[in-house]
Amino acid sequence: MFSKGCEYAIRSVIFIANKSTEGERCTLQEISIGIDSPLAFTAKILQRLTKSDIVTSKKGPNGGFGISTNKINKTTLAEIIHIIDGSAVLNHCVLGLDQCSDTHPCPVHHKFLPIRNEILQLVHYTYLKEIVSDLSILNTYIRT
Amino acid sequence: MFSKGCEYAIRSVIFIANKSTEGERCTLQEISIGIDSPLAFTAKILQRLTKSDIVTSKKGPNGGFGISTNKINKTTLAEIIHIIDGSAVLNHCVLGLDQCSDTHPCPVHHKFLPIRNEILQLVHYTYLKEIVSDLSILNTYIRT
DNA sequence: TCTATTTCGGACAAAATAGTCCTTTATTAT
DNA sequence: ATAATAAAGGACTATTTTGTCCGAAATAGA
Ligand code: FES
Ligand code: FES
Repeated sequence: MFSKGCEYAIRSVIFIANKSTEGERCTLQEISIGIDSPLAFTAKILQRLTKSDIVTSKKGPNGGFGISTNKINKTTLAEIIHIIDGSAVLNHCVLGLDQCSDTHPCPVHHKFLPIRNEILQLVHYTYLKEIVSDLSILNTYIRT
Repeated sequence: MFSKGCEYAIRSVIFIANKSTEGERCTLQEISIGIDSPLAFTAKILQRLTKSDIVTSKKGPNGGFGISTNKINKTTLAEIIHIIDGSAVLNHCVLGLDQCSDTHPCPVHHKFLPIRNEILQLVHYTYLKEIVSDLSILNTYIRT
C-alpha cells in the first residue's frame, strides 16, 4: 500500500512525537533502533520530513529530532503520506488504468470507491496526537 | 495496491472471459492491445495463469487463450490476486511491521482492520461472471 | 510433409525502489 | 580554539520489479 520509505516516515514521526511529548529530543540512531529501520535510509526520509517542516532537527551535541506540540495536534497521516509517496498513491486505479474516474471506470471502480473513501477518511482524520496517546493506552507498537 | 503484473492479470482474464462468453478464443496480441499492456510481459503473466488453470491455452494457428464457462462462474478476483501477488499482499501491516496481528498491533491496526475486511470481501465475492456482465451493462473499461 | 502461426520457457536488460558510505556543516562543551 | 557530536547532502551500490528477446515446441492447414 505504501512505500518502505513512507512506512518508516510514519513510524519515525510517531516515535519522535512520543519522545517530544515527554519533552525529549531524539537522535537518528535512537529512532532507527526505536522503529527497527535501516539507519542511513531513515536519515534520508527524515531529511525530507525536516524540509517539509513536519519535524525539526538540530545538529551537534544534544541535537536530534523533535516535533512541536502544535504539529502533533495538527499533523495527520495524510500529510506524511503526501510528502513521501505523493498524492497519487491513494488515488490510483486498482486495475492500473491511467486514471481513475467515474466517467471511464474500471470494472471494480464502483465497488472500490467507498472503500477508498474510508481509507482517505482514515488518513485525513487521524492526527499524531491521537496516535501518540494510543501508544500507551491501547498498547500499540511501532516496531516488531 | 497490486503489482503491475497483477493488474495486467486481472484485466487479461476479464478480456479473455469477455471473448469466451462470445465463443471466441483470443491471442496474446489481441489481449495486449485489448488491455493496453506490454506484450511480452503479459505473455509471462498468462503463462502463470495457464499453469494455475485459470485460463486455457492452445498453440498454433487458431490457437490462443480461453476460459471455460465454469471458470467464469466460479473464479474470483481473490484467486487471480493470490496466484500473481501471493496471499501476503492484502495482509501486510500498513506501517510495515513484520506481521499484522491483534496482539501486537501498529497504531493504525484497529482503524484499518475493518477496511481491510471490506477489501477482502470485495475480492473474495467478486466473480468474473459479474464483471463480464458489468462490462456491457455498466460501461466499464479495461483499457484507457 | 512443409510452412505459418501461436504459446512456452529461459536468459537477458532496463527502471524503480531500497539502502549504504563518506564528506561537509553546524553546534555544543571543554 | 579545539574536539566531539549529530544532522545534511551527494554519490554510490544492491535488490526488486518490470519488461524484452529469441529459440523451441506444438498445432493446424495447404
Ligand atoms: S477506474 Fe479503476 S478504481 Fe477507479
Ligand atoms: S499491525 Fe499494522 S495493520 Fe495490523
